[in-house]
Formats: sequence, C-alpha cells, structure tokens
Amino acid sequence: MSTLSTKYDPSQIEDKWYAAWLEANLFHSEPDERPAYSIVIPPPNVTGILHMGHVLDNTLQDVLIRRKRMTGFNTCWVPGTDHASIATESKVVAKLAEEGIRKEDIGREKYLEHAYAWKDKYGGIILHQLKKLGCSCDWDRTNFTMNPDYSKAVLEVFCKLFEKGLIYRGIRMVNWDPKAQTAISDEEVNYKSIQGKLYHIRYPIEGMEDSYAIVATTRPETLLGDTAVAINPVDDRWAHLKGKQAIVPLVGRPVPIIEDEYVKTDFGTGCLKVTPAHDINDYELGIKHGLDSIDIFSDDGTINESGDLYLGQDRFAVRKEIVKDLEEAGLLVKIEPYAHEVGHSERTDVPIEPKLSMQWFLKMEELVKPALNAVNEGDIKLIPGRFINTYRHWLENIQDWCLSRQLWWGHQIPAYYLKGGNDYVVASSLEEALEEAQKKTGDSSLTAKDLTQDPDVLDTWASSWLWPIEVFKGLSEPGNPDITYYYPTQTLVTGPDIIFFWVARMIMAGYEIMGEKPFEDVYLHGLVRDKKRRKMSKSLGNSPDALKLIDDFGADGVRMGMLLSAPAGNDILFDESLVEQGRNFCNKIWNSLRLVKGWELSDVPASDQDQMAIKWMQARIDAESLVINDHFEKYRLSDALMACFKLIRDEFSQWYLEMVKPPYGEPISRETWEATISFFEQVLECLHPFMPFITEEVWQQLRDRKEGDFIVLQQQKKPSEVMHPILEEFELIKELVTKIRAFRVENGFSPKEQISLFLKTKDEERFIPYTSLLEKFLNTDTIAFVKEQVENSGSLRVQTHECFIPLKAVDTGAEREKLKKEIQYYEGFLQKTEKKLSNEKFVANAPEKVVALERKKLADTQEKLNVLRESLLQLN
RNA sequence: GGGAGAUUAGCUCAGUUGGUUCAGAGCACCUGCCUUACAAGCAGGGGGCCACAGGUUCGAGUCCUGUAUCUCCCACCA
Repeated sequence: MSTLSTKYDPSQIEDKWYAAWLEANLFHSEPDERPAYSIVIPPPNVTGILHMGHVLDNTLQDVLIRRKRMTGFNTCWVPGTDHASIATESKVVAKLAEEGIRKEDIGREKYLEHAYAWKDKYGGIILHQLKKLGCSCDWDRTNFTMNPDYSKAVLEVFCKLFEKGLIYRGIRMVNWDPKAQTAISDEEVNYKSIQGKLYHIRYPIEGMEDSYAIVATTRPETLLGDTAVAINPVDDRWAHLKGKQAIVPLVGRPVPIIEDEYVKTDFGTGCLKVTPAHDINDYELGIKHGLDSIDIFSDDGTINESGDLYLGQDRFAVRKEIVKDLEEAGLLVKIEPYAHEVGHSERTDVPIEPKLSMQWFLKMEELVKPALNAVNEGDIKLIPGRFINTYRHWLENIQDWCLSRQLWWGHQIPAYYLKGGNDYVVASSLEEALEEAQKKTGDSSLTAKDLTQDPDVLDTWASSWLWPIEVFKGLSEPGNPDITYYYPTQTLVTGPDIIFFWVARMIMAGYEIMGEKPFEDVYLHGLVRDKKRRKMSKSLGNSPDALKLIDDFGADGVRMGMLLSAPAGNDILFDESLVEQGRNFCNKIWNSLRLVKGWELSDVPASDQDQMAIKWMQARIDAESLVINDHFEKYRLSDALMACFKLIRDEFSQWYLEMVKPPYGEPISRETWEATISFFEQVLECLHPFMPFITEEVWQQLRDRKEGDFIVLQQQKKPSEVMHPILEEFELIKELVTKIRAFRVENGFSPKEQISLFLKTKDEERFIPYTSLLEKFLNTDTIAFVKEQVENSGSLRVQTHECFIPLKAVDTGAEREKLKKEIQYYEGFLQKTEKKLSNEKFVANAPEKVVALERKKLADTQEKLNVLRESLLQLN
C-alpha cells in the first residue's frame, strides 16, 4: 500500500516547487527564435497588498502565460509596481500626521526621504504575495515606475510632447480635491447621487425697493463669489430685472443681471446665481459675459480672504452658517429637498471643488485618432467585444488631459522657471534646461540657481501609460533586442474600470511613441464581488484575506475557485465554497496518484478489456484537448478549466481508472500501467496552467524524473482532429451502465448483491468486447445474450437494445405501465417528426442534412417503438 | 438625459451560423452506500412556458419590434 496520506497537503509542496522553478530559472525569458508571447502585469500600487481582485487578475495572466509556455511560445510576463502618486502620498501624509509632522513643515526633500522609506518598507510585498499564488513572472525584469531609467523615460516623453506642441500650461477650471489638495483628471471624479437641498434665496435689486431676484442653488456658500445673476431673455417672470444690478446677500456686492439662454426657464426659479470661480458652467458664462471671477476657497476647502465674512471656516460649515444668516436677514425663501449628482474624488472620496488653477495639459485630439482606429479596425481586440462602445464613446468625447498634480511623490514636471517670471523652459534635466535657458535669454551667465523647477508632479497614469514600452527599455534603449522581440505584447489582462485611465492611454502612447499598438488582445474581467453581489470592501468585512485563503485551501484551490466563476466581462461572485471545490479536486487528483502508486507491475500482456479502455481514453483526451484549445483561443478560461476538471474527474478517474484497476492485491500489466501513467501525464499537462503546484507534484511522482524535468517543459502533443469511432461506442456502454445502476437502486439491490443481465439485441458483436467491463461495473454473475424476453425480469432499454434483469418478485402491472409510458413518449415524438416531414415547405426549404436527420430520427423511433410494443405484447 | 448589456433550474452561468432527443453545466438539494485510491468520496435522482406580448420563418433561448425589471458606463441643469 502507498505511504501517501489520503489528503493532499499543499503547504509544503507549493513552496517547494516555487523555489525549484525559480532555481531552474523557468520563468525567465530571453529573445530567441520561438514566437514570443508577452504580457505586462498591470502594476499594482507599490505599497499595496494582495486582495481578491489581484488574485483574479493575476491568476488569469498566469494561466495564459503557462499555457503558452507549454505550447511552444517564448513567454515573458513582466512584473512590477506603480508608484501610485496620489494613493501613496496620502498614505505617507497620514503616517506623518500621526507623528505630528506636516509635509509643508519639513519640505520636499525630507518628505521624499520619508516617502522612500515607506516605499522600501512596504514596497514589493505584493510581489512576494504573487509568488505564493504561483505567478510565473519573469522576476529578473521586475520594474517600478519610478526607477531611474523609467523616470527618465517619463520625462523625455513629456519633453517630446511639449516640443510637438501637444503639452501646454494654462489656467483652467479643474477638479480640485481639497483633501489631497491637488487637481485631478476628469476620470478620477466619480459622480454620486446625493440627497441635497435646493435653497431659494432673495437677491435685492439695486434701486428697486421690495423687488428681488430669487435664485435656486444647492451651494449657498458660493454666493460669496457671485459676480452676476443670470436669467433667460425670454422669461417674462424676470423681464423687469433686465439691465439692473442685484445685490449679493450678506456680501452687499452689486452684480449685473445678465441674460443667457443657458438658463433653463423650467428649472428652479429660472434665476441663476453665477459664480465663475466655482462652477464649470458659471465659468463659461463668466467668459462669455466678461464677468469677474472671485475665488473664495483656499486649497483645503476653507474660505479665504475673498469671502472674509467666514474666513477660515470649512465649506460645509459655512453652508450651514450662511443659511442661518440668510434666514435671519429674511432673504431665505424656502428650502426644498433635492437629489443631485455630486462629483467625488475617486481617491479621497470628498466632494470635488471645481477650481480655477494653473495646470499642465496634454492635447488629446491627435493622440486619440490612431487609438480609435486600432480598436475600430480590430487591430486591437477587446474581450468581450461590447466594451468597444464604451471605449469609442470616451475617445470621441475626450477632453484635454490635466497632467499636473500638486503632490510631491512622483515625477516632478521638467519645466524650469526663469527668475521672476512666468517664462520657462522644458527639458528632461537641469543641465539641459540651463542650456536651453541660456539660449532662450541669450544670457550665458545664467546658473542653475536662476532656475526653479515646477513643484508639481505628473499624474501617475502619465508614467504607467508607457509601461508596455519602458519595461522593455523601449525608451531608454530604443531598438534594443527586447523591445524588438517582445513588443507589441500579446495580451493585456485587466478590469474594465481602467479602460480610460490606462488601457486607452497605453494605446495612445504605443502609437505615438512606437508607432505601433502596445498589445493585441485586451481581456477584461469583472469586479470581484461577494456571493450577494456586493463589492468587496474593508468596511463590509466581506473581503477574504487572500493569503489566509491560500494557507487554508492551497494556491491551486484558490485559483480554481476564482476561475470557476470568472467568464470574461462578468462580475465574479466569489464564494469560499468554490475554493473548497478546488481543494476537493486537488484531493481527488492526489488519490488517483495514490491508486496508481500502489500498483504492482507484472509482465503479462494487457487484457482485451484494458486495451479497449486504453484506446478509448486516448481518444477521449484527444477529443477534449481540441475543446480545451478552442476555449483558450476564445479566452473562455473558466470553460477550459471546467473541461479539464471533468476530463480528470469523470473520464479519467471515474471511468478509466475503474476500468483498468486490478482487483485488490493483483498486479497490473506493464503495458496498461505505461498507458495509464501517460494518460495521467497528459491530463495533468492540460490542467497545469490552472493548478500549477499539484500538477507538478503529481507529475513528478508518477515516474522517476531526472533533475531539471518539469511539467512546464512538456510540450503538449497536437491531438488528432479525427473523432475516433470508439468514443461513440463507449457512450452507449456508459449509458447502459448508468441505466442499469439506476435499475439496481430502484429495485432495491444492494451494491454487494449480484445481478444477472440478459441482453436482447441485434448487435451482439457490439457488446461482446465489453462484457467483462460490464461485469466489473455492474457486479453481475452472468451476462448472456437472448433472443426472447426473459421471464420474471425487469426490463430497460438503451437505444434499441433491451436488457432483462431477473427479479425475485416482478410486478407485471408496473412493468406494463412502464412500457406503456415509454411507448406513449415515443409515439408523441414520432408524431412530431412525422408532422415535420409531411410539411412540404419543411422538406423543400430545410437543408438536406436537417431533413435527413429528421428521417433518421423517424426510423430510429419506429424501431424503438417496435421493440417496446413487442415487449408489451410478450408481457401479456 | 445619452449609451451598453442582461433576464434560461433554488444560486452562478453556458447555449457558437436559427435545425439532431435542445433545454445544458457547476454548485445547492433529495435518496442510497464507510464498495481496499479518495466520505474533501462513490452511485443514483428530482428540478426550467428559456422575463412578458407580438412578429419573421417550414422551424425561434437563438433573429426583429414593443413592454417590464435589473446592472453598468457616460453626462456641467443651478
């Protein structure tokens, strides 16, 4: 008996094989003559830790990579991390705050020291966690968006785009995050439905006693910055105000009443307060009508000197305060409840403050064109395809990209201001900037001290959009062998939530910089949710600890659980019970190993039955391999896994192993053993991309392997495309077995009780080779062929073959009923088919193949009915 | 407000160009079994008007139209 435990224990095995793979350098890739298959990892935040979303994303990538690695491709999966400017900065700021330190007090340099210390402490933890998951990344190529080379590339691209005139600096209305105190891009704003209030406020009219403009607003506090009141020119209700001045309440400032068709007459009061500094629409009205713009907020969202009534108070505190004051002044008409959409910062989740500020922008108009084309023309495929619409819509309506962030952690913008002024030069280093500045001013006495670098850093995505290029040093060493060989990469695996942030921008960068797409296929998976469809979140506590799951169930189990529920594009409803299924499956495989390891070999030739089983199993594996190939080609990974699962559990373990398993204590023929081990290897190879650890372990134990032998290195054989006739034959036997087993249960035979089986069939030869197999599966004492019905027996039919199994007590009545029921069913079916075939239009219009099938169905059914009717007759 | 998608078994989903007995899978459920690899297992079983109403067709989960419900994305009505 085997000394292996009855339960599979992944804990030792997984670490052992991961180390061995690394030791053998199996994941490292160098260009060679094979076709390349490369994937760049969506770089996780450098200080991030593994969560279920990562597990999904990276398992998918590992499956693709391992599969390609096993099928003759030179695979390269590049790992790395993103500096994640705003996310990391907010963590570092929070940590410093705990120590009572403000970044402004310690200055940029000191602050960055803290930030790097933080990065060194937490950075890359997630990459180690990916190893626990089994990810076969090329670790030698690990990159980071703030590595020196990478940073240089980012700045060079900035300079290049600037020289091309695509980057400009200007005062624009931007989305201001008052918590992070930085501008953010449109894509970083999430709109949330907020149950707010609509305040109706009286604005006195200059020179008109008791006459008021009544405006409706959701943000009364912004009246401090009002510079006009607007009405629609056709609105009779307010016609008397035309040309007058309104007095801003509390502030006492007279402002013009302007007319503009933008004002809706059917919303609110038809009278609009205009605050050009704090609302994008008002901003545009302001430009159109030449209004002043009064910025009343400090960067942190408190009131500044311009709104001196409430100096230093927070915007939301002021809202309450101002409403109270308006009420006391008798200027508040009413307050209505009002639901509206309010933009929130995706990072800090505070309401966005539209704010005028000086920022750097990238013109998108030209960059968008090739990116749009590539997807429209199918040069880049999105999977599933429906995301094309989302992608297209965004690109067609794109705004210029606000590149600057008022943060310190990141790539500092390579713009250098000359002393005193707004005049600046753009260059990727201080030295070049100085040279440039000297040229520009004609003053060769300028020194570095005369230049001040722009304090802002670049949006994180303005570095990660270069990821597929610069991980192969496509910018820092243009034309090097890696970039030539691996670029464009083949597949990008990521979530649809970052199509705009990242995917689209990588495509733009690819065409702009390399003149070529960055990848061929984009596989978009859904969000991981819990089984109640809720997002996984810390506050709900519904997000399992990925590492604990791996500890409890094994990485293979976790991977399988994740993949079983992950068709492309659908959200993943994660449920621990799926992981259990994964673990159980590991156990199943493990026990198959125990079985074959326990066998003694003998040199007798394989029995006929074994040879039959062997022929069938190979045909079955070949057929299923084609199905699995097809699933992979279409990125149907959960289907591919399910196919492997069923191939191993049902066909290999349940049918094949049971067929060839020798009786207890007896040896197995060497020939059968050899075939069995080969089948085991083949199915493990199919499964390996999904469950790398257990497949490696079992594969290693199946035979004596040489050092350096790994399952990964096995090239999967090309299966025959021709369907072997034995497959169909076998399905008949399977059906027979299943039906007789059911019969046994129905008729109260215990598993140990033997039955006799009499077969009445025109095709005895078809069953003869399988008789010993049937004996084994059905626990029979006799199997015999008969020409007539067998007395005192129960009966069942498979196709037109009849089985009789003698019973102690036969209920002929019930037997008759059973037959009648079957006859009824087939008669109905026959009728349907006959009707179809007698329909001239059907015969005339349907393809010949379909008609022929219907005819065959008719004939088969008639034959079945004959058999049934004869049986019924004999029973009487 | 605009757009996309979904609706098939108790749950999560497949269902390819409309055509075999096409109504499927996994899980869950029910019944029987501790049968010398595996109870984390084995054997068997029940369960669905394919959201609703029309239409096209010899033929419709599959194509078209409408309705209902849900999900997601985009969008500056204060």
